[in-house]
Amino acid sequence: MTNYPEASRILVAIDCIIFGFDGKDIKLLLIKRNFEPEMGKWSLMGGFVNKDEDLSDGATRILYNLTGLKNIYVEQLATFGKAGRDPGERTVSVVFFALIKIDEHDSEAVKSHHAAWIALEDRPRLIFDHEQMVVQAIEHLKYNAALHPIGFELLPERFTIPQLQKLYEAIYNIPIDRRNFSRKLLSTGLLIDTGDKNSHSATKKAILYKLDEEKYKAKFHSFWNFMPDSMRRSD
Amino acid sequence: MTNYPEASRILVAIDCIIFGFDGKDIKLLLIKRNFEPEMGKWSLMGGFVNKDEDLSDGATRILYNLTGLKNIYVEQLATFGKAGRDPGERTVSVVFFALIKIDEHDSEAVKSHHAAWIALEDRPRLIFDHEQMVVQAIEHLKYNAALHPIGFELLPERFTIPQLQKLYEAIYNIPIDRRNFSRKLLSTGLLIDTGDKNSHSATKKAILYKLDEEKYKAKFHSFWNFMPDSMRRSD
DNA sequence: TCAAAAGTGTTCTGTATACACCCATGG
DNA sequence: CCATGGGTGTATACAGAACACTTTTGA
Repeated sequence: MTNYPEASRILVAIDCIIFGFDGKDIKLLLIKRNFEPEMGKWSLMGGFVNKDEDLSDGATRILYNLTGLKNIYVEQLATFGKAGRDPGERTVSVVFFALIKIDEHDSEAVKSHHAAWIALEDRPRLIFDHEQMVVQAIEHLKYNAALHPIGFELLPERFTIPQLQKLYEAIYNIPIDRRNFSRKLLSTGLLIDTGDKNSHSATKKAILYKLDEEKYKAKFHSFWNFMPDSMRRSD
Repeated sequence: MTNYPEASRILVAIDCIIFGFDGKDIKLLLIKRNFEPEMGKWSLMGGFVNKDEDLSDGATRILYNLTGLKNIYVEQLATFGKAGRDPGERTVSVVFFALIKIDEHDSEAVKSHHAAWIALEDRPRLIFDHEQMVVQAIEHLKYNAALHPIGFELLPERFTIPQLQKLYEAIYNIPIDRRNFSRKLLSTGLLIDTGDKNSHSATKKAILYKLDEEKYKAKFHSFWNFMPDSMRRSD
């Protein structure tokens, strides 16, 4: 055992960027603080790291408290550590990036935390440097959804290709050609036809697919560009 | 001003993964510790965050101390925060990823820190979770060098295309076709012919290029794959 | 003058794109 | 029966991969 007596100890917080998709807009799960500091203002969901708690466990704990969900797609995004970012006391915040299936969340838990789903464009002013965190998370989403099949994490277990297309159109704010999108998706081999079709449609019902979990895991890291094409598919 | 009296304060460290390229191998700058804890063992260069010091400033400071360089390519890689990762005391480490031009570093400073450039394959056992950090950094290098033109950061100001090719072959451990690589590189428009040629060559001398800084900055974030090609070139 | 490395060119093939057509559904 | 949205097909352009040839250099 060694001690580091001269070094300074700092508060370590965790903040979570939680994305959802309601079929039309990308949304963020934000809380209206009913506690100090900055009571009454909007912020990301967060908390301090417990003594003897792994960072990733802290993120899981905080996400579970707010959403009631355990198996969430979570990545560490970045750590924000400007000296004056929290005016109260020096605090370093490790920010986690989460994608959830919006229909599965526990709306009671959300309500009790004074949280709300808010479309990206409608997001309010946030405390501290939380806006910067959100901006970086949106960049991350755009970047990674183009390279890895993470979009599925925002959709229900069973989904249609048109749903997936609307998701990508929302992420990138561009129109996508229906037919090419469909072919590209199917060519990945990641989709399994469930045999069922979408009910609740005023027109032709779309095929419900589910993700091929095996291939999803195997292919997760398989999109490249600059290097020889052999790299894209391998790994 | 608000205080968070009940929350626990934690030591926050910074560790730096420093990559270099000697024309043949990708190397890491590691230190043989002549201080406690873990004296005599190999580790990454690091240190604690100073009170009132931004995280990124801390990284810059540590990198400057070891290399004597100020304008280094640095990115935040990730934060390692398992509860028991440092047996001495709970410590969270923010890891930075740095690429340097190996010929420009201050070898005196390196010597005085008992540091050494070690090829990736020859790296020794490292303390704590530093090996994990290195593995993640190598992944990051492979991933990002394929998508963004960061390879240049590892080469001298003026470099030849064959040099660049050797770098990529070292990163990916694969042979690359000379002719296709050259055309692909030149087609990016990022290279400027300096007019000079490589001396010290037993055969035909290669053209020395330098980076077009303007275009480099403008195009840095411009490689995509999954989305429509319009996204690849824009942004 | 020759081996080794650097530079330039050509062909082929796969993938992305743009666009046309047909099918199912409920009002 | 028709407007709307979903599924399938085809021609074209472009970029990557494979491979041949020429040029330069110093020993």
